[in-house]
Order: sequence, then C-alpha cells, then structure tokens
Amino acid sequence: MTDTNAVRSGTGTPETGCPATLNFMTEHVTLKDVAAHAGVSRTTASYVVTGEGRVSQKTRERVAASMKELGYVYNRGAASLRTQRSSTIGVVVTNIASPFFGELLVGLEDELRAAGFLSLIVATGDDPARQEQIITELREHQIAGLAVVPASGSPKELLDTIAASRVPHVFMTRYLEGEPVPYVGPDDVEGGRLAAQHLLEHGCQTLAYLGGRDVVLSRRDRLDGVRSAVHSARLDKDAVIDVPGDATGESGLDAGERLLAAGPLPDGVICHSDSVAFGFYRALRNHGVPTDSVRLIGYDDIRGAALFEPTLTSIATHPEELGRAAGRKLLTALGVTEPAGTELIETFAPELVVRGSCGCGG
Amino acid sequence: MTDTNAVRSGTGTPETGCPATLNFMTEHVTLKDVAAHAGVSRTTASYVVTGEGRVSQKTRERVAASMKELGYVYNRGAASLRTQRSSTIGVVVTNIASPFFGELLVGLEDELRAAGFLSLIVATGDDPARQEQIITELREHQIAGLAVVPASGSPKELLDTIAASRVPHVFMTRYLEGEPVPYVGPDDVEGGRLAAQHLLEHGCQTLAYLGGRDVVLSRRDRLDGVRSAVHSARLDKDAVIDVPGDATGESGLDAGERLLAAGPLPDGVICHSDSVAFGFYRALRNHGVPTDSVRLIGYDDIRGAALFEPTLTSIATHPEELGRAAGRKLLTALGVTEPAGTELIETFAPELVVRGSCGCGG
DNA sequence: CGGAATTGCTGAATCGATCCACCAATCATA
DNA sequence: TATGATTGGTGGATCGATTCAGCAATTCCG
Repeated sequence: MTDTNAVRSGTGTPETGCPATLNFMTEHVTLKDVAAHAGVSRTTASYVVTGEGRVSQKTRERVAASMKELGYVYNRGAASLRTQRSSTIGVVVTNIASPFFGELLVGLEDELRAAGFLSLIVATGDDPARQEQIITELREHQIAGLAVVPASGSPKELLDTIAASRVPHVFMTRYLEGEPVPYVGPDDVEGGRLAAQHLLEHGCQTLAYLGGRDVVLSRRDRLDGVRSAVHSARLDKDAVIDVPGDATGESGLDAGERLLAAGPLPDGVICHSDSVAFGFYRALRNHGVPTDSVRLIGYDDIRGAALFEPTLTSIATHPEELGRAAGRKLLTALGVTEPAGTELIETFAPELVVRGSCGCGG
Repeated sequence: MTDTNAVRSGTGTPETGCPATLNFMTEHVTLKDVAAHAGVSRTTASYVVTGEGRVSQKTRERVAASMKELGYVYNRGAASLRTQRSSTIGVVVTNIASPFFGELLVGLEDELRAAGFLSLIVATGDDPARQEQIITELREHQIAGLAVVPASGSPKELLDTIAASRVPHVFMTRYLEGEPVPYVGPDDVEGGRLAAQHLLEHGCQTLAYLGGRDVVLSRRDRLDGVRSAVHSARLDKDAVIDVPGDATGESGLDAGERLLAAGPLPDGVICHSDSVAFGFYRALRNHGVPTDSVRLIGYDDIRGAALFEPTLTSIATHPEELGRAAGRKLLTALGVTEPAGTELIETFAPELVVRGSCGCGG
C-alpha cells in the first residue's frame, strides 16, 4: 500500500531500509499547565523558566512551586524550534572503545558540558559511508556544532559538505587535506621524530614502525618524522621498516610474528599505539625472544603503559587535553568564547615519556 | 538587571550557574520552501519525506529532486514536537574511557542504531548528583528511552524518579535494590564463585579480592560468590582478604603495595578488573617478587588480557554482548520489538577464560 | 501635582512538520 | 449512465516555548 522509498535520510535502518521505529512519549506537563496552575500567563511562566523578562520575585516563586508540583519538564525541542538556537553538539569519533578516544571524549565532553552544551556522541567504526549517514542524522537533530574525528579514507568532499552546512565545527586528531579547517591534533611529525631520535641516540641502526592503517594521515606524518630523524643521523633510508596493520593489540601481535619470520629483528621499534606494543611483546614472548632484545617506543601513553612489563616508553599525546582544546576551539567557533589563539590549526607538541622499554635505564 | 535564578534545570554550568550559552543556527530550508520549489503543498512534501500518504511516483521524484537541490535538512525537533514521538535514546554511563564500558557502548549503540535510534551518550563520572542533573537534561531533550549504568551510591529514589518519568528504561551492570526494574548485567555472584573455585581447586589456601569500590554492588556480589566457594571448600571465612580500591590500574598497584607491606602474600588473588591485575603485577615487579608466586584471576577479559605477561586468566563478562542485550531489552520496553524473554532481570553467566596467570599450565 | 519612566504582566504570532478532514478527478462496475 | 470506490492532492489546526508590542498600575521627580 504505502510507497516504499522515503527520502528522509536519517530514518530507518541502513541495512533493511524499513521505516524508523519511533516510540510514543507520555503525556506532558507543558508551560500552559504550569501557568494555569500558578494563575499567570504562559508568557510569565516562560520568563520564569528562562530567567528573562520582568517578573516579581513573588510570582517567580509561585510559578517555580507549580513547576515542581506538576513535575514540569522543559521541552528543548520546542524552544529550539522557536528560537532557532540549539545547545547540542554532535561528536563523531571512529571508535568509542579505544583508550585514546575514550580519554579524548572525556576532555571534550567535560569542556562542552561546562559551557552548557550536551554532546551527542556517535561512532562511525571508521567507515566513511556510515560517517556521512551519521553526520546527516546529527544535522537533522539541529546540532549547534560538530566535532569530528574523520574516518580514515574520508573523501575530500566531506570538508565541503560540512563547510556548506554552515555548522560551526572542529576536526580532531586526523587532518584532512583541502581547505584549511579548524583543527586540533597532535604534532605527529614531531612525535615520530622524537621517538626515532631517541632510539638513534641510543645506537639503533634499523627502525621498524609497526601497526596503524596505511591510509591514516597521522601514520604517514609520524613516518615522515621518523625518516627525517634517520636522515639527520646520516643513516640509509631503508633503515626504516614499515609494517602497517591497524591500531590494536592483535595487529601488534601479527606484526611481531611477521617481523620474526622475516629474519633478524630491527634493533629499534616504534609502535603506532601502546596497544600495538603490547601485542608485539606478546609475539616476542611466544617465540621465547627476550623483551630487551629491542628498544621499543609506544604511542599515546595510555594508562596501562606504566604498568606493562617492560614499562613502556611512549610518546604522550595527552588525549584528554586534546579533547579539552578541541572543545574550547569549538566554543569559540560557536561564538560563546573569546578566541584564545588566532590559529585555525592547532597542533600540540607530543612528549617523550622515558620508561623501561627503550632500554636506556628506566 | 535580569533576575538571576532561572528555574530551568539543565541550563548553565553547574559550577558557575551562568545562563546557558546557546548558538545561533543558520537559516533553514524548510518543507515549505521545498513544496514551493516543487509546486506542491506542504502536506505533499511531508508525505514524500516520511514515505506516508498517497503521492504519485512522479510527484515523489519531483519533490525529492527539489529537496536535493535546495539542500533540505529534515528537522526532527519540529517533527518530534508535532508527533509527540522521539527517536533518541539517552545513555548514561559512569565513565566512557574504561575499556569495559567502551565495549558495552559499542554493542548498545549498534543495536539501537540498527533499530533507527540515535544514542545520546553522557558520562556521570560516577557522581550521583551529576547523574541526576544529566538525567533531567536528557529528559528535556525529549528522549524516547533511557539506558543507565547507575553511579555507585545512587539513592534509591533514582528508581522512583525514573519510574515516575514514565520513560522506558533499562539499567545495566549495576543493580539497584528496590522495585524490580528492567536490568541487564553479568551474574557477579557466579563470577566470583567461578574464580574462587578455580583457585581453590588448584590448592590456594588464602584468597585476596583486590580493587573495586566498596559501595559497588557488583563487588559485593562477587565477594559473596567467593565466600560461598570458600565455604564449599570447607575453608575458614577469613581465608578471604578484602582490599577495596577502585577499578583502575593505579588502584591495583596500590593494593599490591599494601598487600606486600602487610606480610606474606596470599596464594590466590582475584582482581576486580583486568586493569587492577596489571597494576598488581607492577607492584610485584617493583619489589622483585616473581609473578608466578601467586595464582591470579582478573575480571572482564578486556582486549589486553591475552597480551599481558603473564597472560591473564580472567572472568569474561562479554561487555559488548551485554550492551547488545541491554539494547534489545530497551527496544522491547519501547514496544518496537516483541519481548524475547519474559524476564525483567536478565543476568548473563560469566565465563572463566583460563590463561597463564592462574598458574595451571596455560 | 502632572507628565515621564519603570515595573509587572498578558495576547497573539511564530518556528517546522504532521495529519485529519475534505475535495476533485479518474476508474470500475452493474 | 448512475453509483461507488480509489487515487492524488490540499487547507488549516496543532505540538510547546518564545518574544514583540502593548497595557495598567505604580513610582519618580522637578
């Protein structure tokens, strides 16, 4: 009977295409009810609820009492419709479960909350198609702003789409080439350089970079940093072994296995994340190779890095701070905060945290 | 000039009490514009967008083309206001950054998404006051349902408040005593029993339970399980040493230090989370105590458990599956899915994953 | 004391989408 | 060719909160 192809984008399951399943809400206590109960007009009740307008203290209290008594709940949707303003922020990340993004979200959310915004957090699973779907959906929810960690392999048009939507936005941790956009992320070139330099200073002749997806820009940047350090140390270019994968522990295990199978180990290893390092060490142990036979540096300095055996030397990127900075940048883009810095693109210098795994007496 | 005390709950920063800072949205293309452009009425345009009503294929396509051309974005807020339905779900957790909740959120979000719902994820930081604030705020956003991991120390009234709000809901992983409520969580008594039994079978005489906050019900349940196993093994009650803390690695380190200072180690250790176990092993290593001098079992079986040295024997609670189950339960509470099971309270049997740390030949 | 300013409050239009009640045209059928 | 059914489409009221314009009543002040 009903025609099948609804056009509204965000509804229905992506898989089945069946119509969105919505749920009935319960009957509401509205401002009108409150006003009637308190014996004032809707206007006055509204003034009380927003704190605007001229209302006597007496009336204010009476209305507040009515609200409490009736169990009134403010309807932001309706208010938003009328005022054309919104206080929700769309937050798009690739993966909520990763420790790095987890900590980043904590910082971001906290900063936004403090300014009165609520974060709509959604994960893309690093899939550009799903990411696009999600961003449209968020726009349908009348978000005031957007904070995005772009899925790797995001098309350039993503930038145009977002720019065209005129929603204030900030990109995080993964930089997309194209028009310059507000961006907050770690300085990955510097991070790679820092790690490589440290290993080279301690006599490493060959460096392997393990894990991380090939398409991810942060990985390429770090490798650039590594190569520049190798160059400065007057070592040959192919002193750098490149083993892509992804950012998980399993990937590190896998990379380790492949490295072991390929012949003698490099004497220096840089891992795309601390989790990758954990996996790499597991591979060594599975093969009875002592863990101190390589100097290793992890990345991100997640909570567990200091507890592992060996304790992990790592490049700290301070994800929570990064999230805070992104939050602040978005707030200025929204116009609620005075611009702190004038820079559109803000990169944070990473920090080498020396512990045991690099073998220089931690 | 303006009166200071606005009554609307969710606005403004909790700290400063200053009025909410909202942002202006850009001008909209509305259905009216689309209708005018396509030469039809608003009603027809609406029918096209929802897929309802009787509209000829020709008109349908013309309207869809206009929508694309004008860059129309569906306004869920307005639709929600009119229909009194919503497709957002409020999700309240204590901590996004923990691996356990991270994985749980992945499952929950995925299940809800597949049914056409968008998850509003917010973290309470395990603070009941903030939790209450957050739940009100979510209600102001006209959520269709609520999934909550209650902050530890949540007052009983939380249940009443939520029940009174008549929003379909589900509680997760932490059970609150009081009126029975829809709940999905691991069977913690069984988990504790399982761990203790395994250790006792391998000859342990004293068991320590490390980490986890004292007030958390799951911790008490697990200890009950441990004690029941101890009882079955005809061991003395004070064969169980109780070292509360929290669920982090630092807490495990701390608990380890305290245990080492207190005298000879127990021969069996159960940790409130795998992270706690990581910290405990760090304490051992810092003091030069061999890691195989205790049999240890962790909890949750997070991703890193199989990579650590020693590989962690752990009680797997399958957080992602738990999230999925919670999602499904909420969907039936919302009436979009046929009830699968009739049970209000659904506990999932945990699973002992034997690896190296319990010392029985992993 | 009289005009001006201020205080306290209200009526009514409005935001964007929905959907009931209706209408006009077309088609089927006896 | 009536009668009824079906198809394709429209008008207008409505959801809940906001806010401008306006109106009494009170206060201010030369």
